Amino acid sequence: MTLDERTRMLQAQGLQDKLGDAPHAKAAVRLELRLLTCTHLIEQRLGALFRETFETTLARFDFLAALDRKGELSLGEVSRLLMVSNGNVTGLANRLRQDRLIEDAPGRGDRRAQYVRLSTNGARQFKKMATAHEGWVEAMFAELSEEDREDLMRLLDRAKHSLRRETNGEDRS
Amino acid sequence: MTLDERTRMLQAQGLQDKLGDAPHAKAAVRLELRLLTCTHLIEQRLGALFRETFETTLARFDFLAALDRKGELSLGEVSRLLMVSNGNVTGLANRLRQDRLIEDAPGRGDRRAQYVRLSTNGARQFKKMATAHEGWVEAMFAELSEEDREDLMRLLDRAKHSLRRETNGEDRS
DNA sequence: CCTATATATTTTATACTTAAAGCATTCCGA
DNA sequence: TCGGAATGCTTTAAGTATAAAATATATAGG
Repeated sequence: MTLDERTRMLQAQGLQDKLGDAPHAKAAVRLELRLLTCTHLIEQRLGALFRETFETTLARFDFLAALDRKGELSLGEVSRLLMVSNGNVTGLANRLRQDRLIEDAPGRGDRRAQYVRLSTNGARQFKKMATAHEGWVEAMFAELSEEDREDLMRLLDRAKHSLRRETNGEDRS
Repeated sequence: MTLDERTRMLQAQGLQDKLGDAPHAKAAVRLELRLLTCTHLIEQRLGALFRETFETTLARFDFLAALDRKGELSLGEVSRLLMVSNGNVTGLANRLRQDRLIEDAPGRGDRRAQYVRLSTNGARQFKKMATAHEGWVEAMFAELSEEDREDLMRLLDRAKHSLRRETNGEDRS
């Protein structure tokens, strides 16, 4: 059973997700659970679509998107942009290199650094994926009005700042 | 370097996350990226706190929370509540059983099903974790006013319904 | 009763992710 | 210039997650 089917069942049965009946939880916790559930739904859906359509994953797409936007990056820069560990980036880069979607961008002085960029084919593949991705995401948020989207964006921005402050300690430089 | 340190650096350098400068992306995509970034920050922060404080993980906490709320569940029910695959649940259950945090709840007829519940120790441990978790999450959303939280909750609710509809196809029963 | 089908879980193979330890290179201060 | 600290990356071990196939049990129809 795939997760799409699983979600279908969930609704069919009238079962709730983990947030479903947590009416006694504090407001912040309910907010957290709701946020995680939404992200979970998005990631599972996009993951399935990327797999079925392009035989790839969200992690790979994010890596390629970073290169598409920035042109050429060291693995450390990718790690910081995607906010994932350096070891993770090493593995992803190896697999993407294997698939000839990225290639080495030879030396810029620092011999420790590992610079990579999209290959010609990688850029072509990415463009297709990005177009599809945009359509998929648009469909997912189809029920939200323009105003809802703006409000949600603004509130998530506030949430992000709150989260970053807490995450980074109190050094509000 | 841990991810907390990584995030610190990101801010120190003035680098943006993957959303940072995607001003040309469509509204829905920017919304998606913002949502994923927020969840990412929450999960990494909570993950670090759970690891440092209780030597455990968010996935285990979620599993225990489901049992705490429902009392006794089959693995399939856990799988549906947490919206993760059944194979994943099998592995988590094995590890939690190994640590004596959950125990088998012997047969209720169906010999295919694997019912589990919190052990006495598991319930005790969970209570401690839940208390800490609540405080951590509260701190993370500290900057949001009561009104912001309500607005965000309402909008996420709308988003969730939009996502579910899209995910489940058009069967609006 | 028997058989086909559905359900519940486990197994397998693979990918993603992390923390921590290790290696190589660069940088910086004495 | 020399030596230690910082930086960039890779490796390692473990956990998390999935899809798909396999196994075991239950259920329903004939």
